Formats: sequence, C-alpha cells, structure tokens
Amino acid sequence: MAHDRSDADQGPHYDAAALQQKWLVRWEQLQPFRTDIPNDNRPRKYILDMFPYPSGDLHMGHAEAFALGDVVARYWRQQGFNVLHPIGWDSFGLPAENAAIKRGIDPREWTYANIAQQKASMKSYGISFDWDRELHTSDPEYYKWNQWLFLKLYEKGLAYRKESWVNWDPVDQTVLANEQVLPDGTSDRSGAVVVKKKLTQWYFKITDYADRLLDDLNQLEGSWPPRVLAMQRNWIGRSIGADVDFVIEGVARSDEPGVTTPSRTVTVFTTRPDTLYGATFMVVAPDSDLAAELVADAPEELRQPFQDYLTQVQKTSEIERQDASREKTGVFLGRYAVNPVNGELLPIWAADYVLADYGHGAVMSVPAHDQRDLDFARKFGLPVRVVVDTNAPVTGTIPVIPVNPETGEAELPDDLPPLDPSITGVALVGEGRLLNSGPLNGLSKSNAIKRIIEQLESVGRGRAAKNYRLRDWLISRQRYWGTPIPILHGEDGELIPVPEDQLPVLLPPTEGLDLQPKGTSPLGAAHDWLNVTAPDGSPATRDPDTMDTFVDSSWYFLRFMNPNDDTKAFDPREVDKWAPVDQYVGGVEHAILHLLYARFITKVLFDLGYVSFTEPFSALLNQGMVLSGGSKMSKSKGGVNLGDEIEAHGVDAIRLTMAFAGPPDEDINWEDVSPAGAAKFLARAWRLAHDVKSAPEIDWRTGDVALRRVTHRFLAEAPGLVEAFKFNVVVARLMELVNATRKAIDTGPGATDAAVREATETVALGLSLFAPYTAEEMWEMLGYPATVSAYGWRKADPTLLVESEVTAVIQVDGKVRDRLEVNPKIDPAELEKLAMASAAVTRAIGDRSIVNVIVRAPRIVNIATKAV
RNA sequence: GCCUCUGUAGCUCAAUGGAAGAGCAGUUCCGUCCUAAGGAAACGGUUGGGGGUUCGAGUCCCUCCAGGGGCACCA
Repeated sequence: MAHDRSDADQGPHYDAAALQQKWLVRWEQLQPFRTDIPNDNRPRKYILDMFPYPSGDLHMGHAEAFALGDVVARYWRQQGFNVLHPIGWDSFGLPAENAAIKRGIDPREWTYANIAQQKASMKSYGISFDWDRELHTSDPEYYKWNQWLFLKLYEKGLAYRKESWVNWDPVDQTVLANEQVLPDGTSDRSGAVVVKKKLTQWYFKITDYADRLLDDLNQLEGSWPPRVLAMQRNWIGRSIGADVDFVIEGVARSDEPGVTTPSRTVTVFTTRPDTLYGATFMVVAPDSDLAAELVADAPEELRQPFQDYLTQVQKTSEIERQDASREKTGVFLGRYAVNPVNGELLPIWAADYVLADYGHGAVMSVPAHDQRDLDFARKFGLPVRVVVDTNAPVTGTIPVIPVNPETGEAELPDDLPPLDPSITGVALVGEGRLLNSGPLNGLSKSNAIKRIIEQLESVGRGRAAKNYRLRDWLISRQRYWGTPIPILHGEDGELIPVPEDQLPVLLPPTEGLDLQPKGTSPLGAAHDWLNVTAPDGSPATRDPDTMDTFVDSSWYFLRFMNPNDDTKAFDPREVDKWAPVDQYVGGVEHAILHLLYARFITKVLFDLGYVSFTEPFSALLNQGMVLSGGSKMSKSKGGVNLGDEIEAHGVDAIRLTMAFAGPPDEDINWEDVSPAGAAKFLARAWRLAHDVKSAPEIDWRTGDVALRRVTHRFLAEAPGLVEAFKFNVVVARLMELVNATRKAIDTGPGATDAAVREATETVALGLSLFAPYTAEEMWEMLGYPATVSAYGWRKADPTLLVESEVTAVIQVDGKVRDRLEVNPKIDPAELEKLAMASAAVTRAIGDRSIVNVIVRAPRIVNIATKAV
C-alpha cells in the first residue's frame, strides 16, 4: 500500500501502486500468457471466464469472477499445463443501443470506446489472459459466423418461423425469450412488466433437444454446482404421462337448423392417466385455437360469455395469471367430450389455469386427485369422483376438527383420514390402489398407468407421451445492435436463405436510421439495405430483425482457438485439441439462459459433425455475488466502488480479498471482509522476501526442519485445496506459512537459514495465484528472473510430511485417559500393550471388566468396559 | 407447498468415523517523543435442537428448527 512516510528510516515499504506500474510494463514485454507455443506437448487445459458485456468499467462482480478464474488458470499453468485462458467481449446488445440513443451516437462508438476503457482496467487487474485471442461479437468477422450458424440450423429444420403469443418488453420495444422473463413477470433487462403479443417470429427448436439437454446433465453431476443442475432440470421440466384422445360430440348448429357439426377429436396430456376414470370434466385454454373452434359451434347464448371471458383473460397480466392462489375462473362452452374408457360425457369448460402453449392446451380434469381441478370443480359445482384409495377409508362426513381456543385456528390431527375432497377441498394426491375404475381396480399407480396406456393404445385412443416446460427459443429481436438474420423474404412471402458466400449480412450504417424503439426493427427503415435481389433475380427484402445476443455467446468458446480465421467459424482440429472447456467460471445469473443455449448449440454442432463432444463445459464454477448492505453492489446504488477500493488497497489486496472471503460460490458481504487486512498480509509476505539473507543456490536440505515441515505440508496440501476451489483455505494456509517463516526469522534460526528461503519462495509461488504483482516482486527480490508464472509448483518431500512421533490417545469407554508419544509405524499389538500398561488407564478401568479393545494405530486405543 | 444447499469461536472457514482447529477481528502486554509497523500472551465452543447407529459422531441415519437458492395453476 502506498504510505506517505515522512521518515525514510522506517525500513522497507511495500508499495502496491509502484509494483503495479513496474510489472504491468514488464508483463507487456514478456507476454507470459500467450498460448500458441508451437510444438508444445504439455497437457492442455482450457480455462474460460464468461466473457463480459462491455459496460465501460470493471465492476465488483467482474473483479471477483476474474480473480477466481485466474487462480484456476495460474494454478494449472504452475502444474505444468499448457493453459488457454482467453477473453473477449459480448459486445452486441441493448445497453449499448439504449446508451447510444440517449447520447445520439452510433452504438459502435459507444461500445468500442467502452471496450478500450474496460480492457485497460482489466489489464491492470493482472488477469493472465491471452489478449492475442480477444474477440468482439459485434465485429462483422464474428457475427458472420452467427449467420452461418443460423443457416446451419435453418437447413436442419431447427430454425423456423411461427406465429405465437410472445413476451413483449414494452420499454425496450422488443420480444424476449421465455428465459429472459423473470419469475415476477418482468424483463431481465429493462425491468418492465412483460406483456403478451401475437407475432410471427424466428425460433430455434431447442425442444427437439429437451431429452438430451436433461439427460446429459447427469454427466455433469459432481462438476457443476448442484443448484445449477437443479435449475436446468426444473427449467426443462420433463413430464412423463400419456396423451388421451377424447371425441367431442357434434352439436346442432344454431344458424342452420337441423345441421349438426361433425364430431372431432381433442387430445389431452396427463401425467396421471391412471385417474382417467375419475375425469369429470375437461378444460381448455381460453386463448387457444381449440377454444375458439369449439365455441364457434356452441349455442349462441354461450358465445358472448366466452368472448367476455377471453377479453378479461387477455387483460390479466402474466404475473396475476400465474398466481396459484387466485380464485379459479372459467366459462362453460356448451360442448361435451366422451371419455374413451367409459363413454361418459364430460362438459368442456374454458379456464385460464390451463395454458394454451403447454401440452395440447386442454386437460382432462380429475378433481378428486388434482388440486387445481378440485378448486375449479368446487367453484362451479362439478362432480368429484375418487378413484384412488389413498390408504384410508374415504368418508363423506365432515369431521369435528378441534379448534385451539387461544388462536381460534383449527388443529388438524396427524392421523386424520383422507376425506372426500369435495368436502375438505383438499385433493388426494397420494399414491394408492385404484377404485371406481373398472379394469384398473386394485392396481397400484404405476401398474394402472401401464395398463391404461395399453388399453388406450389397443383402441387407438391414446399413447404414452412426454411433455416439457421448455419452450422453443425465440431469437428475433426488433432492435438494431445485433446480428442481422440472414434470410430474404420473397415477393410471395417465401423464405430465402442468404447464400453462405454472401455472408456476412452487414448491419447498415446508422446514418438516417431512427434507432428509437418503436416496436418494429429499425432496420426496416434502411431501404437501401432492406430491398435486395434474391439469387434468382426476383426482388426480395431482408429480414429486418436481429438475433438475440445469446446466439452470439452460445458458441464463442469455440472461436477462441482461431479468432481471426475468416474461412470458418472455428477450426474443428484446434477445437478438438482444447475443447470442451475444462473449467468454466461465471455468475449464477446465467444458470439457465446462456448455459442452456450453449449446451443446445453444442449438441447441434455435434449432430452436424463439427465438434466431437456434446457438452461444452466439463466443469463449472459459479462465484457468488459481492454484496454491500445486503444488496448487489453497483455504481448506480453508490456505496463501495471497485476503482476506489483498488486505489486504496492495490489490485493484489482486492484480488486476495475476493479469494479469501469464503467459498467462491457464496456471496461476499463487503462489510465482512478486510481489503486493508489483505494488504497488510501482502506487506508481511513481501517483507519476508526482503529479509531473506541467503543465495538462491543454497541447499534447502540444510535448513531448519520444523519450518521445512510447515513448508512441505503446505506444498502437499495446496494443490488439492485449489482443485476443490477452497481458495480461502489456501490463503489461510499461506498466512500460517508466512507466520511460521516470520517467527523463524525473528526468533528462530534467522534470515540466513535455508528453510527460510525455501519457505519464502513457497510463499511467492503460492501467492502468485492470488496476488501476481506481489509474488512477481518477491520472486525478483529472491534473485530469480521474471516471471514467477513460468516456474512450476514444487513437490512436497514425503519424508518431511511424516512426523517422527505422534500422540496416541488412550480412551476408556470413549473418555481420554492417557496420551502416549509413539512411533507412527507402531504395531497395533504393541500399542495395545503400552495402553494396558498405563497407570491412568488401569485406574480408569478399576474393577470393571474389559469387553472390547479397539486399536487404530498409531492414533487411538479405545477400551470398552462393563460393570462386573 | 415442492426441490435443493448450508448451519462448527465475534467473522470467514478447516477437520479419510478416532484429541474440536486455523486465519482474521477483538482483548491484554512489550515496543515508541507521538502514531503506526513489528513482537508476546491469553481469551474465545452444548459443532442449530432432539433421537438413533457405533467401542467412538462435527462427520452416517431419522426428525425438528433456522437461513440461502430454485421452482410453483406446466395438467
């Protein structure tokens, strides 16, 4: 830390700012982290930090993520690996466009100026990136390959257009993917409440990969954080069940007397086909085509109520609609479906608890065994039939439920038998034997499901089926600053892919364009750009939308192997050498979005034969957030500013603070950590190197054995700790080593001892993972040429790890009665003999008889006794 | 409500089923013209509660409590 010292005789000062200035220049010259060393046959590691959006300056979140990722990268380099640790910029996207609009400048200008600034901050932050591989997704040289990727998906039928209800951000005036809508129904970008709009948009068919995206998560078990795996599984949301076909009876047409509409079939998806005999009505989504179709043939007096209901539903916000506690609403459509197993007529209702875009937009309602259906049935007086015996007699009586006289609340006894759901209002969702179900009676749930599916299949009225919560990925955006979609629209509306050799479709200049969001793409107004000639000579227009920027980031990790190749997106040979990414590092905010898309695109590229692996990121480390006062730190909220912290304590102290704060995946409370403490520790470490009074050539074996043991324990322990991401523990161990070395210098063998040099060099090597400036300086002070990052980790000497004597604990009935200093290789029988000979032990046993003696040499002997 | 992770010293965390530890902070002392760096010592625990398995449990099992995260009208 920089001190204003008036007194120059105070001894050596650790000056972080000076070290930064000195080594930043040296590293620029030495380029220690360039990866493309020819004929390098060291084993490889691909360590990747999620590339940042260029917001202009480094913030706390980046500082933490990059510090932690760099520990891993530097560690593997130190372990003798050829490490690829690249960095790039996720530089397309809304913030740049919005900022540019606000300032009246070109988004390019704003973006690339930000990158220049942020790059400088990142360089001084000392991350061991290979800057030669830097890429920008907003460069035509990059987004050309987004377009290539789009065309590949299009050829494969994985990119398609459809009209659908989409999420519309009314502030940014663009559509959003499902994944970009937060659980509270707001946009993850603008924070605006998302509304539904019916639009024709481009989608990627990620649902084709739902099974693989789900099943392959098992491969990642243990190397991805459990919560991310859980979130992905939830998001994909596979349900297994059956499709059941119901015939809907024709109805007499009101406009043409005597004419009956033909009957038709409606398929519903259910996870509980075993309860089919308990179905008492059917519900369709009010906003589905099916509802409109059914009601069209319904009696006149039912059509108006339906229209009113639909209008009301469409006014309901997504947030409200998803509130499960909200009272059920719905209207009867005047139509009936025939239950395929018993011929019963089920009235068909429209209700907004059924979603149009899940399953078939219709459900069979089994109110006895589904809470939603039961709520609905009770509201509208529909019948309830129990078909599963959930392990207790079903009664129709209302039990007397004791009421707590103080609180006035009902106290339900634990052994309350399952009751008629139509009375209790509680659906019976437990498992049990089937009843009231014809041939299914007496069967268990799983057998009943098997049997009913067979039964339905044999009459062609149903089949086993799967459904997913996952929807297709909507990739169109009505904004300027993104990758143009490489499709032409012909005169007759036909879709014409831009030929590959005409890529990239460049973004037109912003001159004359109004980028102000207005609901349609600004590119639509770029007439010279928009109107083109199709390959067959006919006039056509370009697709005016741009791609979701998550397309850009879904494959960028493949581009780092040859970021400047203008002949292909990536080089499969080079990719094979490095990918998949051995260690991916980034924030948990991408647990679904980016990671799911990248996994999807990787699988597509695998199927297309471009890559030989199906999962892009073999291991994932999620760092927590940096919090201040309980909320995420950001410039806008004021409070602690990264730049100020670095100014005050130095880069190394901040990086060390990040690593030392706790397990990487936990949030950091800035109030709980002490960058000043970290700086103090660094100064202490640095002073060791200053104090060492021996030459590099000195033979460590001549050094003080006690200190050497501490050093070698650290050498033995640290690698495992780093690999388990226990960086905070490594730092704590480093502090112990520094303390032990200090003690050896001041009150032990002194600064000339070989063990002091060995320990100090080990501190420098260990610190080089966390505090590169300090480590580099220490290394130089210790008499070695730069850079410390070129030196390997040292192997612990096993002879220094075994103690010459260990303490064996002698217990009687689990209580410690004596301690013996013994040879670690002591024979169990001998240890037992020694234990029995102990006076303290004999005393503890007294007149009790020995029933068992457990000997675990050399650690412990436990003598179990009982009264005679 | 469901799923999931986590509860050990003031804080952050260690501890192949075998003696409950470290770092930081705090306390006292030494040092100093003053301040700080530096040094020394001691303090700090019902391992969230309760049950079980075991010769032996922070560790394994059950249960409850607390906190974090995710999902939640997806049939």
